[in-house]
Amino acid sequence: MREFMAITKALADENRTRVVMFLRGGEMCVCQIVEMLGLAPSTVSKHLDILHQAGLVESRKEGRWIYYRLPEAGASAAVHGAIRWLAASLDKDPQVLQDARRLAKVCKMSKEDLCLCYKG
Amino acid sequence: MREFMAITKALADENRTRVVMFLRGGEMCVCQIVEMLGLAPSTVSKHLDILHQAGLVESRKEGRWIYYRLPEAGASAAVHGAIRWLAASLDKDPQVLQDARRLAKVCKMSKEDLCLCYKG
DNA sequence: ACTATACTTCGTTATCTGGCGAAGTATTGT
DNA sequence: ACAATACTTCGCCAGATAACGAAGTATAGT
Repeated sequence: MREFMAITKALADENRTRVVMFLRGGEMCVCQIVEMLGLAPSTVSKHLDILHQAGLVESRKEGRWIYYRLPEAGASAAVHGAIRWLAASLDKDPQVLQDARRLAKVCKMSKEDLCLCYKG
Repeated sequence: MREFMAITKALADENRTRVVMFLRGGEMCVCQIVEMLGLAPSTVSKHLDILHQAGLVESRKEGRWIYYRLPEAGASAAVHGAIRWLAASLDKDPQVLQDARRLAKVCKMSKEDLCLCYKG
């Protein structure tokens, strides 16, 4: 029950739900997520921590960057069920579609351009 | 997205999630739910309102009693997906199993005995 | 060694949420 | 008409949560 409530609480925030939807397209570094959400890096970091604690995302460090991704097959049934439910329910959501368009642009930006998001 | 967030927020509370699990066994009146949760009637009423607004429960009035139940086939895919996910994830949860045992007892109690729960 | 970059942690603040009891509404029984 | 029952609405309070900026950590480049 505790694990399940961690998942529902993690998903009970629109920004965190959007992040999970972002990551269906593959891993992203934090500054890309910051750019997408338009929130302060510290805020985004906290959101990612909550998602991580719930098991909804995994992370990997590479140099100065930390990449977040959806969990591999090893994760719990509750987590996978949540992600499936999310994807099925929000597939055609206007906000999600708009995010997907912007995400395509953000992924094309070079890291040099992108990580100026801290100034933006 | 708004509808989806209403569902996740409704499920982001353990007591509300338990109510959804209760109702898999069939409709219940408010005083039965009050008895099961051990919370003040006003609190339970608020929880039921949140579940109702999210589309996770429907209600029916019969005399002085109001019965709550899970939604019929007509409800949205997001709602049905949520209930399926919930049921699959919590099926063997200790808290849920314990609730199921107590629920069987509560359902056997006559209304006369039960609705004294307001005094309890 | 020093600076810059990427990210996290900490401290603060405003808002949201869950809980209660008291008061209100609706229905039933006398 | 009146009292009792079942439930909801309202007003309040304590604790949780999301946001920020400032300070801290770690890695890369010069």
